[in-house]
Amino acid sequence: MASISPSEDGLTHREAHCEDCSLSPICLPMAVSDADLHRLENIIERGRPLQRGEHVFRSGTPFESIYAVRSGALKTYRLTPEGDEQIMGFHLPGEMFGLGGLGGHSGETHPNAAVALETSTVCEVPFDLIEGLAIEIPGLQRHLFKIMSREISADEQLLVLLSKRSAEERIAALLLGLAARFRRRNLSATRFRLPMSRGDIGNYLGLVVETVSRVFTRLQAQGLIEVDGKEISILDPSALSTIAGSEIEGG
Amino acid sequence: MASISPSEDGLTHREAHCEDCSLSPICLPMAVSDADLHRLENIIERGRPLQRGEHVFRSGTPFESIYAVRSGALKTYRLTPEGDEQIMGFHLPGEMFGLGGLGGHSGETHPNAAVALETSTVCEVPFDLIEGLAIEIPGLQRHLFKIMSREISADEQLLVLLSKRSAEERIAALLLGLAARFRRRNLSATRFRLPMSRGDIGNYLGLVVETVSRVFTRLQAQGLIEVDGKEISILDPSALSTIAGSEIEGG
DNA sequence: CGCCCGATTGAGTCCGGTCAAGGCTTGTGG
DNA sequence: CCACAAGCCTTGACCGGACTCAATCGGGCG
Repeated sequence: MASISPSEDGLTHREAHCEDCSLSPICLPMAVSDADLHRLENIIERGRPLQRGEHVFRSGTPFESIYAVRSGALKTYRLTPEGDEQIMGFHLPGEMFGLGGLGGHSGETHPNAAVALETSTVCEVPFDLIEGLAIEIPGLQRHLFKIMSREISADEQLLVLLSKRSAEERIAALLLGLAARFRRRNLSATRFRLPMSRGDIGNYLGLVVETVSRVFTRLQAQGLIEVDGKEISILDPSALSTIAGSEIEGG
Repeated sequence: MASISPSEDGLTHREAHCEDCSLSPICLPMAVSDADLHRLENIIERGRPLQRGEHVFRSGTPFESIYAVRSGALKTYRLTPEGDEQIMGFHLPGEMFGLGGLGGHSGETHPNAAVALETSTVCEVPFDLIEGLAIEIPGLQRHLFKIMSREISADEQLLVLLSKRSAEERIAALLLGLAARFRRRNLSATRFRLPMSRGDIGNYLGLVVETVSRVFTRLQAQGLIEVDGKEISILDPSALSTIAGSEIEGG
């Protein structure tokens, strides 16, 4: 299933290695020793670039792998019975997604769908293979538990946001959360580009686009941020933090 | 750390065994063979009964174990920066809780607190021990992943509820979710006692008590349910289901 | 019995949703 | 190169569901 040699079939690229990847320190490899890294690498499949709007997986399809973002940005969402989407999270380089697919009672299928917000590449990790590795590599099992635990925490952080916070607080928290995640990649935490639309932000935060737009305008008028389309500058992080009440971890 | 022989020190009881527990089929033991069951049992600590209001663990304390409800009911919650609580879930017999504690970046601590809603007993499973067992017992590792995955799914189901649903829809979904969980234990799914207060329900669903109370009254007036304090009868499950849009899995 | 806490009910307010109009950007094809 | 279409975003006016504030009720327990 997974050959070690590079393949150029256009679907799976192996010429890229974790050790060459700048995301290594914050991605899966951080959990394994250099000696074990090649074992991890051998099971990872690196896909071709996805165009904006392309799906990695859809809701209801069989759960087989978990994924890491290599470049670009994606969102995961589920469909409500009425057919409209609810975004569960945004996923930036170095972050993993697709971990919710194991929960089913009869046969594992993805409860969520994952779609690219912009041109993106992802690494695919077949779950049964990494499960096997987790038994053999000390620390990897723990790391997988951690990743899932963190996902739980992130979702619960978002629950607090949706349950108790005003529109302004939600958006302040989102911006600070994104800032923290950019900083983690050694990118600017005060000036960055939002990979998602206003509609996506609203959907994620339980608001309508109009409200998102109005809050952006208001925050800008107060001098806390500067908005230019998807370009965001955070001018007053501490004031924003005061509004947010607490930083949001996930996304 | 964990002695095999029974102890009657008042803090830890070993005289009870999973094989005697009616919850076995829906609890942790469902993941292991009879042959391995005793190995699992040996690491499980069964605590003395908790009184209403007693904590199993508090937010910020070191994460060491995960827990299963043996009897009674509990809630997990986290504190907002302002100091008020946000309930993350209700936990009924046979269900596990305390899995969110692994996510921290520096040292594992519980992000949530867990407290008894009524007199309850819980089984404590030291995490490092079950982690070790998971490496040796096929299926147990997978089962732990599943439990966490299900937790993610449950949280995300709740996110949809909080983000998109009206007060009536939220409460209908909660009632149906509870009904399903009672049914799972072979208890009546149409008549049961709510273990939590109206305030807890509201907190969980992102509503104030008054709204919860009004919705109960309204649903009763419509003939969908019958309310007598904490005693609930579901008179018209399908109508309730229509209102809810979809069943809520978690809690 | 009387206290206390939880639950219910009512009246009034407000935040965010809905509806509607218009502007801006992007991309495509004539 | 320009025209037009299609999204996306912004802004305004209005409305309504849930929150707030407040009073009352009721049940469990000392």
